[in-house]
Amino acid sequence: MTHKSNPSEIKTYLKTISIFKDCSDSFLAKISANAQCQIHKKGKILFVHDDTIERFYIIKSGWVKLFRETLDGAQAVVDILDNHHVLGEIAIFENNIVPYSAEVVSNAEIISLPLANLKKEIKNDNQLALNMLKSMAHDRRRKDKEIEHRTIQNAPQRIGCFLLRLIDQNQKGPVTIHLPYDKTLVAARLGMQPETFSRALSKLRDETGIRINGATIEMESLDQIVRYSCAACSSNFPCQDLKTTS
Amino acid sequence: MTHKSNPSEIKTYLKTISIFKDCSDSFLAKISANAQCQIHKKGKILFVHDDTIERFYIIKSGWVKLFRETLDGAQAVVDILDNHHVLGEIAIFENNIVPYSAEVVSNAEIISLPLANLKKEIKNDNQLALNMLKSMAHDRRRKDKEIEHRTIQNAPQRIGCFLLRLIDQNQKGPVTIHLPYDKTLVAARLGMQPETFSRALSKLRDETGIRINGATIEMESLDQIVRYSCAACSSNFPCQDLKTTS
DNA sequence: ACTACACCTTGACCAAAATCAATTATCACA
DNA sequence: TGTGATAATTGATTTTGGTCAAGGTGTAGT
Repeated sequence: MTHKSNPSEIKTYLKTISIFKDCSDSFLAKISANAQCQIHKKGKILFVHDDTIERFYIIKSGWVKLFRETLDGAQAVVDILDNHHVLGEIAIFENNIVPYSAEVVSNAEIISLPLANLKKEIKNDNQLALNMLKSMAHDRRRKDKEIEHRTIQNAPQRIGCFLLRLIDQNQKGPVTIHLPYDKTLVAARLGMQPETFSRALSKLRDETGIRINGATIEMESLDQIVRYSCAACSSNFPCQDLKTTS
Repeated sequence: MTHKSNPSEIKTYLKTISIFKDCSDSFLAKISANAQCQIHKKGKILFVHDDTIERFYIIKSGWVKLFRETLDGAQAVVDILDNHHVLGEIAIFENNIVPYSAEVVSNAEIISLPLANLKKEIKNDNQLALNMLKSMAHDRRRKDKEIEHRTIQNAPQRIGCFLLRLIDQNQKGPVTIHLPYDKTLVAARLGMQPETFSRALSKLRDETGIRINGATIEMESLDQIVRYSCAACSSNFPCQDLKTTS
């Protein structure tokens, strides 16, 4: 499964990752030398919460689910990430213990890097620390928003809001949206049961006039969904700040 | 309302704040020179979300509620903070715009400092950046946990979990807990209606045998609550990691 | 093309929490 | 010490979402 990885190729890619933006070349060289790039199949568990890990990961393609589970199997999805997202890096603050499990949910290409380097360099490279801080701040903000949505939006509204965040919110006229992953997973991501998701999506359709065809959703304009979902939100539309593009 | 503030006294206090731990003396001197300490009464709004602010705040005593509101008045509590917590500092990443509103919910003593200094110094003082990063990481973890709890715990379980996080979880034998603020506010903090809180607390009492007397809650030991609440949580008890002491 | 399996939907029912409404309790302050 | 105002509780009811069960759909892999 391990891919023959060209270090300089990886180094070029790493430069596109927000937490490595404008980082010192010496750091990038060091860290990319130890990089691995692997292709993982759907279902692959990268690590389990409370594991001690030695490497953190960057998603080059595909989707990864972050979650935690109770003893009796109840699962809470913490986040679902795609390209350019970093995971497990947080472990540097907790003796290399990760606070969530990570599972590949669609075939994915994933780079892994040693945590130790990051841990060491963050002390020397202020730019790295600042980038991480900014990314973390952005992410914390997203979590706040998530909590707000769980508090004041109902199931169909949460779905509408989710859809709006998948696209460029400034486009006028007809829009087509493709769900990025399984409906079951979208449901979990939004903190509801698959059955509830199915029914709530139908309700959203009835209320807003969108057309649903499998994972494809079409509408004449965003207006209807905006009116329906964004009424139960403290932000003004467009709210692109909530994109996962940290 | 402005308090005559002794700069060196404030400087001493600032050293006890986690994000300023081990920070350069030059930074501490600079920032405490511009510090103000004010006493605010319950109900005082420090700032409103999407405001542009010039200062950030540190709570010396009392409680502050962070929240957001929709146009039609629905409110979501983002967090409730006490001593040693910092708020508004996040605005340095967003052109001084704060993402939440802040309201004093019990008479409080609050220090304010110019955001500009923080913004400038964070680039020079790596220790400051690292401290903030660590604090932010911890906080993001707390938010994840919050989302998890909203997903898999019901109302009485959330209350039990909330109670456990108020105290030293390692103590054996009888325990007395005082709710730190109004039940209405606890309810909002846990994302439920006051009526639901009232009923859920009664249910928790019936299920675990705790005794409730106004804001005072007594029990023979923590065991019962742990069994009742922590079953619906992915962490093992004790879970002190979730304390707000960032 | 067939099969196995996972995904999705639908219906019936149930449980949890929100809402609406009416008291009662508590507390700051005159 | 009374008196409003706010907080808290309780009851009745509705709404929302979860659970259980069955059936349909789609698709990867042989």
